[in-house]
Amino acid sequence: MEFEPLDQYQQRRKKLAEIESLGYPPFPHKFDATHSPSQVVSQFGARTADELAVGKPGVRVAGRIVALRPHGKAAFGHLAGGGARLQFYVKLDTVGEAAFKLFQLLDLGDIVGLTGELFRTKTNELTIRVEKLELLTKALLPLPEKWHGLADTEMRYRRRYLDLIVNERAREIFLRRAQITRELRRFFDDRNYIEVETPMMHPILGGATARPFVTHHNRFDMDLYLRIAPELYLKRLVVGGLDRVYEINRNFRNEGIDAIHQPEFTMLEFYQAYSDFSELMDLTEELMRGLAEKVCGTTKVKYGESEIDFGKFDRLSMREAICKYWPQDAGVEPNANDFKTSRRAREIAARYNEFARVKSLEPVATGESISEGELTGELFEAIAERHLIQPTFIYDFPTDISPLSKKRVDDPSLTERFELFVAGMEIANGFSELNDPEDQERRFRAQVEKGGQEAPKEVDVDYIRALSHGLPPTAGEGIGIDRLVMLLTDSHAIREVMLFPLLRSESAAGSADDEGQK
RNA sequence: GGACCGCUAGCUCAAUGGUAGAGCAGCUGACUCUUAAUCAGCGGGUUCCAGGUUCGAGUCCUGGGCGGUUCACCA
Repeated sequence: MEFEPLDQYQQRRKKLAEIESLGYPPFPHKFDATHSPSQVVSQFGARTADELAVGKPGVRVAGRIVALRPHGKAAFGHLAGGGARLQFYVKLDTVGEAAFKLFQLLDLGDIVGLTGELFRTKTNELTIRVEKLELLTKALLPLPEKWHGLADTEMRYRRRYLDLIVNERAREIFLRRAQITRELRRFFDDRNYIEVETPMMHPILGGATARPFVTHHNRFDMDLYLRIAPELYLKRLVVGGLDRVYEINRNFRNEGIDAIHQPEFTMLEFYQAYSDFSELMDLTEELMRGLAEKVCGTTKVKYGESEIDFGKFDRLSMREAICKYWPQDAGVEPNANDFKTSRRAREIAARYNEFARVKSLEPVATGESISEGELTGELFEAIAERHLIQPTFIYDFPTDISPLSKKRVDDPSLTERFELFVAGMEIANGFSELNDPEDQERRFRAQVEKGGQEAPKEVDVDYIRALSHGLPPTAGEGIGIDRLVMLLTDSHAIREVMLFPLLRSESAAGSADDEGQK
C-alpha cells in the first residue's frame, strides 16, 4: 500500500532500502533507553554548562526527530518524547563515518535512539552530543507542517496520531483526562467503594430514556441493545450486598451529535446504600472541589470567558430556577408555588410561549398529553439551563420525568433528585433510588405503554424481582466524564476530549453508493 | 433534519470572472554551535465531486459529499 504524498513516500522507502543495504536492521526490536527526552529535561534541565562539562552525564534517549538543521558535516535537531524536546548534535568527527552516513538518510519523523553525553551549546541549550546513532523506525510519511502544525479539525480527529505528535494541547488534554479518571478512582476507592464492570449489551432497554443501538448475538439468535446506562445492573449489585459500587465505562445513545453529545460517551455511576440524594450533593461538591484542586491546582477554573468556582455550589429547586431566570419581557414572574396545580402550571407555560412567539424562540410543548411535571422540565430547559454557569444543583425534579427516583415524602409530585449544571451543561444526575418494587413496576409499565423508540419494549421483570428481594435505601449518581474533562481542560467541544470521536466514513465522495442510498 | 460558514500542492495559507501562487515539507548542491538555520537551484495541482451559466469559472448558479457553527431533537 502506498500513501500521499507519493513522491515523499517513495523517497523514504528508497532511503530505508539504502539503510538496510548499509547493514542496519530496518525495523529493530528494542532499544534500552536510560531516559526519554522529557526525563532528560527534567533531570538535567537545571544543570549549568560547567556542571555538565564536569559531570559529562551520559544518556541513551529514544524519540521522534521533529526538527533537523544540517550543516554539512554536522547537524542539530530535536528529538521529541514524553511531551518534551531535547536538542541533539551530530558531528562527523564524533559519530564516525558510518553513523554519519546513516544520519544523512534520516528524515523528519523518524524514530531514533541516541547515545551520548549532555552538554550546553553556546546558546546555552541542553543538548546531547551524539556518539552512537540507531534508527529505530523509519517514518515513511512526513509530519505536518512544522510551524503551523495540523490545524484542520477534521484531520485532527481522523488522524489523531498526528494531532498528538504535533499539537501539544491535544496531548495535554488526554494526559489530564487520564489524571482525572485516576483521581476519580482514588476518590471512590478511598471511601470503600468497589469498582465493577456490568454488561454493555443489554437484552432490555433501561436505566435512562434514549434511542439505543441494536446488535445481535448469533448463537442465541438474540437482539441486544448497547447499554444506554448501567443503572439497573449496579442497583442489582446493591441488592446483592455490594453496598458501595462504582463503574466508569461507556454508554451508547443513538441520537444527535453536537458540541456536547457523542454516541459513545463515558459515564461514572456510583451507588451507596443507606444514603439519600442530599448526601450525594455534599459528596459531589467535595469530589469536584478536590478534583479541580488536584488537576488544575485551584478551585477557580478558567472556562472560555468565565471563571468557574468549584469551591462554591448553588442549590435551586427546578421551580425556583424557572422563576429566577424568568425573562423580563415574559409577563408576570411566576412564583414557585404556582407550579403546584396543573392549571396554573399551564398558565405559566402559555405565558412563556407567548413570549417565545414574540421573540421567535421555540415554544415548549403544551399538549393535553403533557403532564405538568414534563411542562416544568421543559420550562426549566428553555429558561434556566443555559444560565447555570457556576456550579448549581437543581433539585425537586418532577416525578413524571424521573421514573427511577424516590418521591418526596411531603409531595409525591416531586422526587428526591438533582442534577448538577456547570457552564450550562448537565454534568451529573443523582437521586434517592426508588426501591418500592410495586411503584417501580407501575412506572415501568407506564413507560412501556407510552411506547416510542426510547421506551423499553417490555418491563424488566428481573429488576422488579431484585427490588422485591429488598434494595436498601440507596442513593446513586451518574457523572458525565467527557463533559467534566471539558470543564477542567477549557475545551468547548466533546470531540476535543475524546481520542477518536465518531465521524462519517471518509470513503470516496460521489461514488455509486450515493445513488443506492436514495 | 433546518440555516449559515468552510473545502486550493503532503501541511499552513494566497489568488477583481482573465496564464493557479507563497512559506514549510521534498529533491540537487554548499555549509562542523544551529534552533521557524542560511544560501543557490529543481520538481510538485482532478482548486471536494457532478452538472450549468460564460468567449473564459478556484471565483457565479444548481445538486451532492465531508467538516464546522448554530437551531431543533435529545434525561
